Amino acid sequence: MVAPSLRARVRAGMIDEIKAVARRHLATDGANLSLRAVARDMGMVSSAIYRYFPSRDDLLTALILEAYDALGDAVETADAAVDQADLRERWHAACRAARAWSLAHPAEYALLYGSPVPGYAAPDDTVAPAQRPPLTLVGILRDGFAAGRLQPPAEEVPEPLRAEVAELGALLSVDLPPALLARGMAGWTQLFGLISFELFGRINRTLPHRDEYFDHQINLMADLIGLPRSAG
Amino acid sequence: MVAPSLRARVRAGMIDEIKAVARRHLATDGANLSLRAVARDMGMVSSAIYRYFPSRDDLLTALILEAYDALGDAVETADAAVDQADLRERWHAACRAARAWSLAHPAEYALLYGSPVPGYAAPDDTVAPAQRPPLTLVGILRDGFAAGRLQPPAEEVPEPLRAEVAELGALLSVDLPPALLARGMAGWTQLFGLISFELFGRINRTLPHRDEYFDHQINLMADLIGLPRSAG
DNA sequence: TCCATTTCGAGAGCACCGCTCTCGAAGAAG
DNA sequence: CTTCTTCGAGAGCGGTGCTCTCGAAATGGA
Repeated sequence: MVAPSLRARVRAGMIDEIKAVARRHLATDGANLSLRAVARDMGMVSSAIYRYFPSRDDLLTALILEAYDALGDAVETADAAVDQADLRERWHAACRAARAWSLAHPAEYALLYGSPVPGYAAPDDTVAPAQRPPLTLVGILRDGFAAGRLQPPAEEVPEPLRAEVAELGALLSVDLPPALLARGMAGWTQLFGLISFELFGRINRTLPHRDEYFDHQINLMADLIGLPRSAG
Repeated sequence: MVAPSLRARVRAGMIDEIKAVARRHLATDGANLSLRAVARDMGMVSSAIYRYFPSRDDLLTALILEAYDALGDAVETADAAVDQADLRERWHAACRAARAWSLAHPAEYALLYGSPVPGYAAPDDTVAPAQRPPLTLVGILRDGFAAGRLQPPAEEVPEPLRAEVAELGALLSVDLPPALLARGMAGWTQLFGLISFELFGRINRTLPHRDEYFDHQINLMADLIGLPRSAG
């Protein structure tokens, strides 16, 4: 492990600064990030940016990766901060953390979960960070089921689908009955839908008590999954 | 009611043709619609388009309005086509119609439910068409509750939120217990999330049986709402 | 029928965009 | 001290949304 040269450190600093300025532009101007505007803000000419990012999409990818990790960190630390035996509280904490991060970073959320940019194809190294939030949620189910605190639902998943859901569970390394995993995925889908509706301004214009609405809907999904209600 | 002049008819035809070409471009090139490309396809110069649409956003708004109406038509006719007494079947038909339309028109779906275009603010005349799909869904609940075939859920919505949800119900002219309406909104949120995940390519890469997955998840929400299972 | 008015397409032009290429200055390495 | 690498500046290409002007054509009243 040799110490990075001065040039390498300066270069890393430049990359960080470009990303920081780009993130600021993203927050104010929305999703259509302008490389030239970022360069102007840094006192550079636009072509100089290409010394650090081969294209605008690569800069976007870097921002997406960082956003996924920031969201994943927020959700995971929120889940880890509460009593691990209290499944309902863990579910609440994880969902609330996801919503809080999204409300605090709406442009980055849109980058992650909005409509895909036309020409842009997410590279493969984004899938692992992207799975962290849903993995946290199903991890709560895994822990609960392993501890016997979470009962599998009454219904069974019919066969063409059952094997696939089971395979998905194996892929995610969560040992869950397919019907339970399917309900967990319903919870994740619901969480995404709730945040998207709130951020993209659909229904909630008429619902000023957004926190209470979110909590109520999250509780409904926790009921559907069968998470035991918190004691107290 | 005077017959429209020749010039007016030609103008209306031009507007329709521009929208048709724009819709085609939307389907192939994605969300970033180029006015110049549309003009080129019509053998016109770009500035001529401005005789018919004052800006690119206005053309987008026209496309959005038509898309909302097309989706609303699809959902409403699917709901109306089945036995009105079979609530579960109506729920299924409406949700499947929404998904089918979305899969057939992914770019237009992204226009409606994707991340909002940065500078674009949806005008007020889009809210009524936008409410048609969720109104169809809660209409199923309204009919079921009025007919006594749908029981209100056991839980009660706590007070700061209860009044707001009730007010929302009054605004939508659906007479439902707040807790039941909240569950209906959960179903609508879930439907949006399911379609978005499938279209924007998130989880379902590992789930080839998408139809079965969708049906299973929709059924889960129908269970949560309390829709009676179809006889047979 | 003639003429004033309106409509509309073409063209040039402005500022902006992503991206490529070349060139010269400056630092790193030998 | 010299060679090589790195990097910013600048010009330029084709694209975008949008504005303005001009001339042709259609409309409609006298």
